[in-house]
Amino acid sequence: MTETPDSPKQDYRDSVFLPKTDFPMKAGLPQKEPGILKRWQAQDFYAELRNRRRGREKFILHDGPPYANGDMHIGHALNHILKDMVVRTQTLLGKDAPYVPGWDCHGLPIEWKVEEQYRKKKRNKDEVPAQEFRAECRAYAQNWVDTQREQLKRLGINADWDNPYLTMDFQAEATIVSELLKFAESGQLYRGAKPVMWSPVEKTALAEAEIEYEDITSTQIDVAFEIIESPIDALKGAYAVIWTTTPWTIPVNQAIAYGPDVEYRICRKRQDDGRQYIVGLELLGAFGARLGDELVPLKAIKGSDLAGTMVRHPMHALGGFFAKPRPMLAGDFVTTDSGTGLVHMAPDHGEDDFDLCKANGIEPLFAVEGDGKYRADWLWLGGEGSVINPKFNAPDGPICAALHEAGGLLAASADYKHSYPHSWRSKAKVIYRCTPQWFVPMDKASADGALREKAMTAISQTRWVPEKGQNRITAMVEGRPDWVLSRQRAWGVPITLFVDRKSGQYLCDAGVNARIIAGVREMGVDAWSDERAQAYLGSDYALADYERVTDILDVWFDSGCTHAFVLESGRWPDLSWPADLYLEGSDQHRGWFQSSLLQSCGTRGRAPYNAVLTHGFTMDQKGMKMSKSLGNTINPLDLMRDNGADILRLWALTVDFTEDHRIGKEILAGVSDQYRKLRNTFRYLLGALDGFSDAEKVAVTDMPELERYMLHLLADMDAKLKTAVNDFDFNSYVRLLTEFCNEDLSAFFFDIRKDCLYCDAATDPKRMAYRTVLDTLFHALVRYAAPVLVFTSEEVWQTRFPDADSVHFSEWPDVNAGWIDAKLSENWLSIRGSRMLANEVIEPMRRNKEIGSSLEVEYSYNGDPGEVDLAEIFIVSAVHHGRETSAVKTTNHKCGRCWRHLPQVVEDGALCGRCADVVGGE
RNA sequence: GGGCCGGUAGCUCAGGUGGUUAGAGCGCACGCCUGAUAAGCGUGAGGUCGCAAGUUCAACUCUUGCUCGGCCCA
Repeated sequence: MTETPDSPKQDYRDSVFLPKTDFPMKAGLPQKEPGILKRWQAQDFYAELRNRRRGREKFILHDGPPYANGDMHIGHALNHILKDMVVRTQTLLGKDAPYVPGWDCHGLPIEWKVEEQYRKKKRNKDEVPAQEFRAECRAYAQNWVDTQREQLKRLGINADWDNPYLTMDFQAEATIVSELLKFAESGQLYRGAKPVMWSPVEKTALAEAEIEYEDITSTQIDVAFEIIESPIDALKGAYAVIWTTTPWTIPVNQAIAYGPDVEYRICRKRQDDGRQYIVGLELLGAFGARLGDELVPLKAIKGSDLAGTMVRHPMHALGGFFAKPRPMLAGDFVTTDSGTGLVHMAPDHGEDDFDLCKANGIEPLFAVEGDGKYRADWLWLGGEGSVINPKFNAPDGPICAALHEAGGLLAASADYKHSYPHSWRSKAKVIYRCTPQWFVPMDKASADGALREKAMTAISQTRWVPEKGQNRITAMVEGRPDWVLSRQRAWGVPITLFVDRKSGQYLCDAGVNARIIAGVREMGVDAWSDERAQAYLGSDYALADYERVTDILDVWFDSGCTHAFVLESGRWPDLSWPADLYLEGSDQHRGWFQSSLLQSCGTRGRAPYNAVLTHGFTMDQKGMKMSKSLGNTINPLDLMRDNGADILRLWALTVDFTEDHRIGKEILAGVSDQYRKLRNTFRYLLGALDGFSDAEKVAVTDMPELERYMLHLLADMDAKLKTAVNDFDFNSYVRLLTEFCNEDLSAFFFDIRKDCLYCDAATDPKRMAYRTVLDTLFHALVRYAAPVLVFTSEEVWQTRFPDADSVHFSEWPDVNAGWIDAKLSENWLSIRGSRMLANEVIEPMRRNKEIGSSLEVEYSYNGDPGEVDLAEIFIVSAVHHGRETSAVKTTNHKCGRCWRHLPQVVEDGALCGRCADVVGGE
């Protein structure tokens, strides 16, 4: 703007009411958030909120316990942000929504870490008393609980942090024991067997994660089993040939599996030895190569025709177990990739073997002991050597030698290279070995139905969000095997059963059980010891008659019981059973959702939750899984340090968390932009509302149409936000908010009313109406935003009301559904359409430098003049109706104060009537 | 290998029961404003709706196959 020296233009800036606020544009969240957090903690915010919501309708979100091992990662952050959003939105709706956080503290990974510490100190775990070892596990878990708790607090999660639940609390351990005994008392426990990964060196079962695969060279052998009975006459006297790389399993062979769809051939060697063999057609060549001969096919046999065929073990001459005929059984797992197309079955040492045999009534033998040696009394090879010993399995070893002598060994060579499981720790080979385990039966009939049926019913009665979660858990529960409860470990809740040495039945005595539970309540899992066993049995039973079970419980049983010791126990009086909601990642369909469901259905006949909300997993920017080895992990702790927790929260609530979603630099940059826009909306509101008080408020009926239209939009959004809250659709929630701020407020309402706010008299009814609506918007928006931007909303609130309570005590804003006005809305929709058109028409003028501000334009269009002043709405000098749509530069002079070009302004820089009044009136 | 799920503009997301030129916000480009100013306003350019067949008068929307990615299993 050029000013001529002879007529210096007056600067009216000081007479204009500019927004005024201390609220900074730049957030500085990393610096600011910890201070806000401290204030909440100082006033014991969580407890105070409970006070204020006492007696209100409850909403119980039950926290699924993260494992107390390691720092918070992005998955924890997402999960807890969503939980916090649920709790805060429900609280905003006026409900009492307590949130008790918890941790899962028992289990293998913690045992490992403690063992690792031992190794560093050169201590041998086996020499440490169990009690001391568990104490260290306990301390280790507690340390991570404390660490994670601080990290989650930093995220702004509002929870009962001083009173979390831990699965290792004595109370919790006692409840878990008590819940287990409920299964025992109702006959829902049995001792069965199952092949597990077993390390003969460490004499222990191993979990999948303790296994690593190494390439090794094994002995491969072909063994002939003579067919003694078959519906196919040609087969009688022929030999079924099996191939294996574990010769040591031959002594416990109990069957042979065939593929029902596999093509077989009866054949003989080119150099006829008088024998006929049956093998898979596709494997004739490979088999022949091992025999060092060519095979001549004689007759085709279809796999399924082998049903009913019986063979005998090469060592049948030993009598007893070895003399028993072995059936040939159909197995879907049989392939023609390798071997002979016939698979030898040792139910003790393979999963397929075990399952197929079990289905055919063949039980495991338990012939191999924990050290990997055959039982001393085993007829063949008893006590001879560990089954993982290469010499034991060698072509010239005892097994092959015996088989050879018996005429059963067709080929043997120590040259088969393959990948084989080893113990991660000892690097020794592991085996599958059947061991006794405790199970919960899924299909055992009981008064109120089998567990599986009850669980299926409970699933159908639960609300699954998103709905596809129901499919997933239904399929899993439908197909799952019995629940294996036992683990051969140290750090966990014991399976507190006494088994009668004579009958094999577990003791079921209410008095004994009560004493056990009391013992655990008093001293935790250490209470289950030999020393105290007789005390539990009391005077009615003699310890000598009973075996004290020393297995511990699957940690999934622990977590499956959290509903009992958290919701039901009364230790957290604000909580109640069942929960309204469980909220975890979709992997928990197999985990916690299911363990809780089964536990609760088995003891209470229904699910411990009414609804289940699941989220997907967080991928990197490209949609790939995050992993340390790829180096694409995003650390939430770094993000909070660099960008602030509110940015992380906003990210979690803008992505579609029900599916897998992404995080990365570009995405976070977008989130930051979105944050800035929201922040500036608040900044504008704060500035524009400077000095506003109730005295300025105007009744809605007295407001201009535009103000009433804005209230309509607010009420409309309010209803949509409520729906989003009830659907846990936080993505829509945030989108509604940001689009409202961008489109309806910043680009429309605020822009149009800028003139009014800056230049109208403070007492002008229009300006008062505008500020009344801004006040309403402020109170609504700060509450809507509060569950999302927990820190920023507080900062906004404190800026306007420095002496007020936290914004987070607030309830859902008082938005009147009566503000909805369909007719008004329709009219303004059309006005906004015209406004967009006007902008399009004006734009070329601006581009041609014909004009700068749209205020220099006189706009004409062929619409009917309504009651609304369109010049104001379009932010132009004037709007003329009833002509062609066009825009011209105005000849009016520019008011020196409000910058509008109006006929009444005598020269550029002079005042318009309104401004003259305002300035004169001061 | 099996079960379940997903792939729409650079980014984040909308797109009942198949039906005119596929939408929004952000970002980007360009222009304006300089009294929300590391802010505000406007205009515009961006998509063969993962790929390929099929059903249909008509498919982003239905079917099949493939591919990429994910969770859970084996």
